[in-house]
Amino acid sequence: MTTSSIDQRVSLAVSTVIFALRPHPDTGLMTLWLPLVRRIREPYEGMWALPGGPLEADEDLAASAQHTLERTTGLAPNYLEQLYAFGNVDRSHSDTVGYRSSDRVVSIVYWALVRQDEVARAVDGENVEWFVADDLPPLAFDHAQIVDYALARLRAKITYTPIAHAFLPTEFTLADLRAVHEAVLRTTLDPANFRRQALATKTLVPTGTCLQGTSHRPPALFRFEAGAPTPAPEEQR
Amino acid sequence: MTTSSIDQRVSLAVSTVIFALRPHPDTGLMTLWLPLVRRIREPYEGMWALPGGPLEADEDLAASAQHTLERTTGLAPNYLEQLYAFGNVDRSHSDTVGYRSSDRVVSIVYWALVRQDEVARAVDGENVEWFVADDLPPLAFDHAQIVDYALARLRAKITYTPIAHAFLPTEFTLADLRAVHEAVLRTTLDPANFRRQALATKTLVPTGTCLQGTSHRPPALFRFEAGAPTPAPEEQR
DNA sequence: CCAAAAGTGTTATCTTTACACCCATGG
DNA sequence: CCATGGGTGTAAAGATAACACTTTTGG
Repeated sequence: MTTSSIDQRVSLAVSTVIFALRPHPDTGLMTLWLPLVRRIREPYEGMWALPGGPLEADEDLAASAQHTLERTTGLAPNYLEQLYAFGNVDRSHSDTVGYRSSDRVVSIVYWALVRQDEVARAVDGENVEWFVADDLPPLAFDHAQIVDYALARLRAKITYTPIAHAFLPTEFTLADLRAVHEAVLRTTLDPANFRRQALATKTLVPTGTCLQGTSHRPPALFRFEAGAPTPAPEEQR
Repeated sequence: MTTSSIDQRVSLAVSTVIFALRPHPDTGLMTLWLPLVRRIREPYEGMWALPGGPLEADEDLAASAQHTLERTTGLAPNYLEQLYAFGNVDRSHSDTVGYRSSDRVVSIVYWALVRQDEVARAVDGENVEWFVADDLPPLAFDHAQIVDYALARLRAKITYTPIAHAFLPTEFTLADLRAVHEAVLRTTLDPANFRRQALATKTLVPTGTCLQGTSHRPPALFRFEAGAPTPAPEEQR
């Protein structure tokens, strides 16, 4: 009952919403960025789209997302989670007219977190460009809604799951961690209360060392403690 | 970049975990049940599996889940949400040996809530049978893990989202609603506190009428108030 | 008038939030 | 010795949990 027929006009792709933090060009404040790829064929030729590709026959879904990430940024993700499977019949030709309805595509979309400083500069430039996540150009297909959804999920999840460290090096201060939360959520957070909440999660281990050269009291450095491994597919609460 | 090649050995299926409440055969307590379908071909012939089928070319994903539901129970779901896309290369031949690796199948799994009293008796019997969700026979493929995941999601979600009403008729008492929560979560809940919490969500509207003939004080009847419509694909928080 | 559940009230406890204040360093 | 964030303390406000108590029906 679960096996499927062979020749259907439905093809399967895996796309990935890749987030990184970098200063906003105008304000200088830390903001979310993501890489897009310029389409080189119809439909939506010339427009920007999420990186991705067809699912290979011998490839796991998450592996496909990882390969896309490697191709686009030159790195492995610090965090990777399935977002949603988008597969409505009409999603290829949403509001643009004039295109013949192409083959139907079901996209399984992942979202990932990487460190901007790790991104290989070399990969950039070709057909890949990074954009401020909240200020994107018009996107191909339904990718704008997908990004919105990924943003919502990231912002929700960072409030109840320790994923912020995925934007940071292995050792970091509580101010660093707080800066990530503030950038993602676009708020300011009380340093005192944030500290207590963060420590209460029991996911931070003090390294014992302090960061030096700060023109003020040296802040303690922490490391992220793995805790229990991921349970079911992904913890989505 | 998102479009896919044509002839890959990957086929797409949609399965659905359908939940309903019914008294437990031993204890008589309300419990979660779900329908399974007996497989009539290899692999896993004769074993029980989640209802589902191949995705039709002109069918939306959620529509496919609805059609499965209609076929299996004779009704439309009161609640339907995408659970996860399972697509690991090895998931067909998990731990059973002796089967040639069949075509690879990616399953997009939905979960649904229905009212047991609405289920058409007729549909039952054929190859469909209902089981206590926490006490299932061995299942085909990776369906046991999928059900576990669906159960976890339902139990998590009922605590912070008003979905319990999907098990109830349009008019119900707070005791009814509490009984649903207790059955799903397998606990007892304080009636006084439950009442306040439920009313605090602002999703319940009193009908003005009371249920009569109870051998005690007649409880007020409520109706579920839709509230804001579903935002992004599905609210997964 | 008794049992049983509906519904309201009250208090203790825990969590969240705001903000005062001391600490340690570089300049 | 001063500016700057690091780090601790604390009290008000809000949410949660436990449970006493009053209400309204059927038998």
